[in-house]
Amino acid sequence: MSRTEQVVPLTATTRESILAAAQRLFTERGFDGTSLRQIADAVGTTKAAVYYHFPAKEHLLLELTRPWLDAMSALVTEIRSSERDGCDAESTLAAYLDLFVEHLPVLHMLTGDPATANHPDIGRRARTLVDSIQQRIAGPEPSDTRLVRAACALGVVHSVATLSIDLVSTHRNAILQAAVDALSDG
Amino acid sequence: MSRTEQVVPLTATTRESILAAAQRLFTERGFDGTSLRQIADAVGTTKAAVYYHFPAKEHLLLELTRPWLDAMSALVTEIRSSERDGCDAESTLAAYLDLFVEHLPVLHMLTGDPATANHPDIGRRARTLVDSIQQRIAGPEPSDTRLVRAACALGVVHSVATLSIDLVSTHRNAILQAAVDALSDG
DNA sequence: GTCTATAGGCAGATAGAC
DNA sequence: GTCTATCTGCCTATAGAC
Repeated sequence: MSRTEQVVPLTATTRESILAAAQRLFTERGFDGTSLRQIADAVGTTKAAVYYHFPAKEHLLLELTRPWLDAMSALVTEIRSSERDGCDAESTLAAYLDLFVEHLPVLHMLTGDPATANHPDIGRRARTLVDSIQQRIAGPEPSDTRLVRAACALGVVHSVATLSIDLVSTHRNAILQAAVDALSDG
Repeated sequence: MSRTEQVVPLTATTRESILAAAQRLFTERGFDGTSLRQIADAVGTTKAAVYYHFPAKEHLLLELTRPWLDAMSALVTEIRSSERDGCDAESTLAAYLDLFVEHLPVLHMLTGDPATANHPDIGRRARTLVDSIQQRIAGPEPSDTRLVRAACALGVVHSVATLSIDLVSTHRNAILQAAVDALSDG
């Protein structure tokens, strides 16, 4: 995080290897379904070594999800600061889609895990942030119809989790268009 | 299942209470995150009593998901039997949406649990069935664009999981329209 | 049909050597 | 910074009384 921001080091540190293994295993088996033993084995180390780098299993999850949650917070803050016009639902949808695509691996891990969904600093926080975005997209004092359409539009965005990153990248505009269409009418 | 098909008995049996509690807890905490102890306590009985009715924890999940999986199988079979025309994507989408709405509680339980996603008789089977439906919607030999649109259309359908049953019921046609629009172009 | 009691295992976490 | 060894507790599942 300090000076080698987005750069992947040539030699991954033990700490980074642990995080990478944890993300992969949490995605495959869920948080509860993954033991520290499995993470340690995947890295080729021991449970105690994991505990040297992280004070608890939970902190692996917090560390993995923080970048995405912080990006979501920034987006919501930005949305709120430019709250005068109510007609830029499309740009909000675009920003949300791009943020979703950028953090796809983390989201893939989260979307399928009730163990994280009820965690106050992860699932609860995420739902609050997504709700803020949904409200912004639906607009002020939305009708039921408008609420349903906003949910459909987010449903389109979330569907990228089922597609390959390649397909999402090359068809980003088509997906955004589908989301915008879902928000408008037929 | 036999003659009291959809009827809820006035006095729920212990077995039915166990299934109901399991569904609620699995939804809230996931399969791995729910212990038999918690299920037994919720019903007001003991772990051993649960084991009298079900041979293993896994069977609670199998029993809960079988109605939906069987309904999905029936839909896929029906789709395949009328395979000549490739232009009824809309009716397939409608059937899928209605099936999704009908089994919403079970789906709400499943969509958030990696423990079930990798179960061969549940998650794997479900993915196979959803894939069949997605292929049917995309049509024969689909382009990448068409594949992405089919995924977006299913994304709209799946978004009903985030809405109340009331809202979904009253706006079913609007949701279907949004799904159809996502499948077509903007 | 439902209970008590318990087996047997593995989880998360800690202490302290090196 | 990483190890071995171990603690404590809860888990699924079983055996057998009632």
